[in-house]
This record gives sequence, C-alpha cells and structure tokens, in this order.
Amino acid sequence: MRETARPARPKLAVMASSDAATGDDAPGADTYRNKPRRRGDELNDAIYAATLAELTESGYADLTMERVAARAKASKGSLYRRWPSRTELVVDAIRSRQPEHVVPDSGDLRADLLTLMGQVAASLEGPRGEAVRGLAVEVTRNPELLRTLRAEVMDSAVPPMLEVLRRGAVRGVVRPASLTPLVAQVGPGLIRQHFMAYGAPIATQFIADVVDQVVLPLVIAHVDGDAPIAKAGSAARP
Amino acid sequence: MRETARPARPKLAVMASSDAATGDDAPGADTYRNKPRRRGDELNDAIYAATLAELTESGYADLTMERVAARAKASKGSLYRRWPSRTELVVDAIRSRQPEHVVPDSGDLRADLLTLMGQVAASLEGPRGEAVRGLAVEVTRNPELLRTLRAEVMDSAVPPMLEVLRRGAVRGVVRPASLTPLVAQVGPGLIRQHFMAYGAPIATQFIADVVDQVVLPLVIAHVDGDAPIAKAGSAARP
DNA sequence: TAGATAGAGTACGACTAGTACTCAATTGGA
DNA sequence: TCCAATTGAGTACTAGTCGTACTCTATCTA
Repeated sequence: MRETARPARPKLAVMASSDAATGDDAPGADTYRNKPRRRGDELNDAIYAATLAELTESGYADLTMERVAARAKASKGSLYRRWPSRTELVVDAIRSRQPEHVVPDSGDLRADLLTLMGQVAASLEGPRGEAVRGLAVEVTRNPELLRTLRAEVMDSAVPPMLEVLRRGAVRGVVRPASLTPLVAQVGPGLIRQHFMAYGAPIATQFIADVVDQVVLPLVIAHVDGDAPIAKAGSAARP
Repeated sequence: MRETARPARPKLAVMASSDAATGDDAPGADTYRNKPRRRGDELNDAIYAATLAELTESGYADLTMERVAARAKASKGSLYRRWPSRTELVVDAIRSRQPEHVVPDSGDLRADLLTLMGQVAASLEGPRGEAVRGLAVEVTRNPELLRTLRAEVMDSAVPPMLEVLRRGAVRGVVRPASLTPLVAQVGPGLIRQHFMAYGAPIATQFIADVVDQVVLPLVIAHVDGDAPIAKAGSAARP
C-alpha cells in the first residue's frame, strides 16, 4: 500500500462553499464544534470500541472507516492520523482487548487441557474471531500482517500448552517426546479449524472430543517406554 | 458487500470515449463489435482462467469484477449474468479446477500419509489457496458459503484419510479407535493452519513432521490395547 | 430466414478509500 | 497568564468499484 506518493500538485483554494453552510445555521456562538473534545486515550478507546462493535455487528468485510468514525463520533481524519488503514486499526483494536491465556494447573491433565482449549475457543468468539477471519484476506497484500497474526493468534496458545504438557511430563503422564511446538499446535489448530468451518460458538462437546480423541491419545505416556512409535531413524531410546 | 476501493493504481481504461476512435478508424463496417464472439463453455472457461489468474497475481482482496472482465475480454454484464457476485464466481472458478484427492495405497502407512498430506498441501498452493483465504471473510455475510467451503476444503480430505487409515487398520498397524472424522482432520488441519500462518509453498519437511510427530503417533496401533507397538508400518519395508 | 438469445461496450448512481483543508478547542511552554 | 502548536470535527474532493441498465450486434434456433 501507499506507494505512489504523488507529491501534491499546485493546489489552490478548494473549499469554497463551507462558508454558506456554517454561516446560516448559527448567527453567533455555539455551533456543532463547540462541544468539549476527547483526546488521546479517551478517543482511542472510543474508536476501538466502535471498531469492535462494527466487527461484531457487521463483520470485517462490511467494516468501513466511515462507519467506525461515525459510530465513534470521530472524524475520518482522526482515524487516518492514527492508523494507515483498516487493517492496522482492526489489529490494534483486537490487541487492545487481548485475552490473556492463563495456564491452568489443576494437577489433572485432562482438566487442564479442557480449560486451555476452552480459552482458545473463547478467544475466537466475538470480534476477535471476526477479525481473524477478515484479516486472513489481507495477508496477501501485507506480509507484515502475516507475522503479526501468527504471533497474536497462532503462536499465543503454544507456550501455555507446552507448559501444561511439561507439568504432565513431570508427573509422568505425558511422554516427553510430545513436548514440541507442533504437537502443542494440534489442539488449538483443530479448534481454529472448527471455528473457520462452523463459526462460533464452539460447542463444549467438540472441545471435549478434541481433548479425548486427539490430544490425550497423542501425548499420553505409554507403559513400556516413551514414544508409541519407532519411526524411521529417530528414537534415541534411553 | 463493499469490499471496495483498493488504492489500486492499475487503472483500467474503461470509460474511454470510444466514439471518436471507432468513428474515425472505420467508416462503414467493422467496428470493435465485429469480432466473432465466444459463448457458453468457451466464454466460461475464459472467465474462469481470468479469475484464477487474478487470484494468483493479485490475491482475492484485489480481485474485482472489472479486472476479471477486462482480462477475460468479456463485459461485466456477462459476468453478472452468470454469477451474482465475486464470491460465487471465485467459488465456481476454483471448483472448475478442483484437484481430486487420489487415495494412495502403497501398503506403507507412512508413505501413504505423506502422499495424502502432500496432496492437501498442493491443493492450497496457487489460486485455490488464495481463494480459501479470501472467502473466509465472506462467510459472515453469506452463511451458505460456509457450507460450501466446508465441503470443498475441509471435508474433502476426510474420506481419503479415513480410507488410508482403514487399510492400515486392516493390516493391524492402525488402532481401529482412531478411525474417526476428527482424527482424520488432524493432519489436514495442521497443514491448513500452517498455510494460513506461513503461506505457500508448504515445506516437505513440515509435512513430514506432521506425519511423524502427530499423525503416526496418534493412529498407530499399540501392543496390548494402549501400549506402543514396536514399529511403525513403514520403515521396515525395503 | 426471421426472431430470440446473449456478448461487448458503455453509462450511471451509490458508495468507500484516502487526502486535504478549515476552524475550533485543548494543551503546554514561556 | 497568554500564545503558539497540536489535534479533533466536519467537510470536500479525486479515484475507483459495485451492480444495473441500455444499445448494438453476432450467433443460435425454430
């Protein structure tokens, strides 16, 4: 985006007719501009709130800067002074309300996995999920966004997941070989797939199925040894 | 709709005043309209080809009906007579070039899984992947599309996957309990996640990791009930 | 061969993206 | 305390797309 800067041609006085409009409605004092104005964080928050509301109501595809501005009772200029485009605005709006993943530690692997997968599912419901859907399409135009999205959405569940698995490994119920980022992505990935394919909300039964049919069978320690498999060349068997 | 107005600079001269041009270059007969016209399938194919080319070149976000029409040397009217919107056009264009999943049957589970996951990865490269990305954003406005996308993209890999697993189960290397649609989605889901997060092409090493770290450990049969079996159904064969 | 169908080209109204400019209200520094 | 700089609100403008409609004509069909 934003390449041909096209340095302004010789512009002359363009605004001609605004005098008449402002002149006739208020003879003396308070026109529409006389209200106290929001600034800084207050205005920022109002814009974020409007953005998220638009996401929720209309979805990313129908979210326009004009409508966000109108809803926030701000001007387009104020939006463009802060964000170069819709994409960045939405990213920041989402980030401003980012739900933290809290690593559960109940001592019960299955319960912890259910909790964590539930958090992943919850994070996709509401405006955040809409944004994820919508921003996917922008990625082609904006490779930088791909990195952001990856960090914010895909990778954010990995450390908590690995921590849960690590604690399970310490207790001996998780096989250590499963402590890899890829394995940690399996559960969250299935949740996200399901969201993409079926939308929100994500049924708790589905979350339970993911845990019981996939994640647990994949990571659980087996009686005689570590990995359930001796694949090609790997397996330095202790 | 209103995915409008990209700051796109590739201006296509649509509204040229062609009267002058046609008026002076041809006094009597053949104007610009005199060329033979394509119809039916021939025109359809040209439009599909133009759509896929636009997808590949510019991505879904920058794909406009005007550009597709120009590229196909067709008129917007011809496009709108066939498809009510960009969404349907792209869906049909993708469908017209749908790669069939071929169920591999080498007798070697790991090899078959690698082949099948490779097919899933391949299907996301090129215009099809672009379309999947782009259509995700339309889903909110068009719930019908969600069902289509699910069938075309998500579910299409499940039957071949189940078939590969079923054959493995017959050979005794796959535990029968893993023959569920959810388990069958794990591998393809990870591939799609990776595509969404990293784009195309998808490294063969990643595909191998999915198979070796996730799919095989998940489905492989264990000695007694749940205990791991000694070997996978792969590497032992010459 | 005449009528029906459909493609090409064009025009148009409605809408949004961004930019730019005016004017007023805060803010912050001297 | 006062004034200059900053910034929000409102507006206008250009460029570009959407979707529809209308004309003209090539091709198909009865």
